[in-house]
Amino acid sequence: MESRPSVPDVPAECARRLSEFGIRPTAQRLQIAALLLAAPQHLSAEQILANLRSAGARVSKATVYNTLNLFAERGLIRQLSVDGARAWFDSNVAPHYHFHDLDSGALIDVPVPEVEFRRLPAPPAGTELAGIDVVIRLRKKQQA
Amino acid sequence: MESRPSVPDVPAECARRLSEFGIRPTAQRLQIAALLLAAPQHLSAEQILANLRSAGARVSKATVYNTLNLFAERGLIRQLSVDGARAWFDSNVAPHYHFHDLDSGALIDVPVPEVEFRRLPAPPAGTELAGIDVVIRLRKKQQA
DNA sequence: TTCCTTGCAAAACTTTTGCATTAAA
DNA sequence: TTTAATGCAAAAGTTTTGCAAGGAA
Repeated sequence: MESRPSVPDVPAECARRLSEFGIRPTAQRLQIAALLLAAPQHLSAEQILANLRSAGARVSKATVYNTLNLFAERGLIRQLSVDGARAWFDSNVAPHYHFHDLDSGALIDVPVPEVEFRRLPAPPAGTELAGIDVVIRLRKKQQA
Repeated sequence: MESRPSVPDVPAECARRLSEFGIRPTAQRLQIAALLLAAPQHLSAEQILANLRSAGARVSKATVYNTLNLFAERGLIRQLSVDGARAWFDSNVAPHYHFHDLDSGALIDVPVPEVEFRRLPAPPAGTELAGIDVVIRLRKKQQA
């Protein structure tokens, strides 16, 4: 019996995802991909850098930014603009929306079926729809 | 007959708006308010600074930022996070949404009645709704 | 006076860039 | 060997802050 038969081969799976998006699989890119794609999550560039370094990886800040921008351009991850202070990178590229907790700063995914539009404006002439971002801002509930 | 009888007294109107929001009406605040509230529009801090200075006003960068933050805190204007590069300040505080043209960077207001929700998720336990931001991203239409 | 606001410069923070070095195809 | 990616430091852009000076109440 093999050990840990149910654990997928993370590096191989990441290499496959990268090549699928036409991205050359270098050591740093594989590490960043492995971290981000481990679960649906929202991470900042600095969080990724800190996480990789504390795990012993040798990565520079410039490479983290370059890599995240590359991943986002190619559609492997999605860049979010929710709080103006910094960019968040979302490993979930399936269409979905977000809760944003104004007190904690936390981002929570909202699956597409939870939001239905009855009516949407037509794009202005000469333009077409590129996407819809919905951010539902939350605050601590105050007792009545 | 008075001259220009239909033009409102902009400084007095701005002073009234400021005191309405509990903001002491200093010269710089009145100038910033007059610029922003002249029409429903989206301006960045640097645009406001450049505009005021080219009009001959004596204002510092710090004061522009302090004032915009103060106005937004008090609800006189609304701060938008749409592109991560910088904050936009919206002089229209009535509920509404936005088109964001990815090619030009332009922001266009979308009136509330143009977007209707058939379904929205309930806020997580312990939280309540603070607002909903909808950004409809647009790109140049490509011919079929 | 007392408190608040302003201006200036410097600092803080996030992100990008130039360039020499290293790694991948 | 040829091209692309990395690391480092510096630079760039936005926003905040410390503090002295100025203005309003």
